[in-house]
Amino acid sequence: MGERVIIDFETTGLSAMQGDRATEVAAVVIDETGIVGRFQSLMNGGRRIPPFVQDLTGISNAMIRQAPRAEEVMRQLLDFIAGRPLVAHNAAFDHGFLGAELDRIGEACPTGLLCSMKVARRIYPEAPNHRLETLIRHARIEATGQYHRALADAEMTALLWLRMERKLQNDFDLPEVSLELMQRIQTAPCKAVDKCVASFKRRVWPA
DNA sequence: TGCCAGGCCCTCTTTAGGGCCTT
Repeated sequence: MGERVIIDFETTGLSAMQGDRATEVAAVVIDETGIVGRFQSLMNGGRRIPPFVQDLTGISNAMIRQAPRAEEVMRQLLDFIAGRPLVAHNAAFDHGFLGAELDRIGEACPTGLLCSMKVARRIYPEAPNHRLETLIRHARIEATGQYHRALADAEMTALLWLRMERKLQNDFDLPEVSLELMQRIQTAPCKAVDKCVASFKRRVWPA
């Protein structure tokens, strides 16, 4: 499998559609060897961060006032992504902010984001829940930093993604795990993952 | 502190409701 980029946004709230803005973004590149590239920046979108979210993330309005403009950061992010496939934890959330911020600078939003939460619900159905923090503990991955900061969350999502790929490869004795297989898994019925992988394996590597 | 949204997923479902997950 080639390189993939894991992205994570911190924001002023939950809804880009209702005017919330990104406050920080991070992206990490992975290949079969692990994390091979990192991008992180605070970003100023001109919207105040509510106290609850400041407490959650540790990102204050003072920090944002000194940050580069959102438009500038999004152009840097696009350059960093460079057209590679994207992954995020609860991808619908990050995709919403990615699209909204790119729309503000007249750029098209990449499509087809893969979702580590959807895949995790199928690979680790026994986990207590499927929050990033819980999955990191469940998969016995060492935390790389403070949760709810973009770079740490992107790094930990990356390590979780790599771990899930490896688990699939081992559990199903696959020569490799492709993006197409991950895409199929995340849309398969939760109780039919084994059937989905077996069908894929028969088609791609016929006996 | 937890609501705000939206899509997914499960079930005591499908003519629906509620929990999960992201900030």
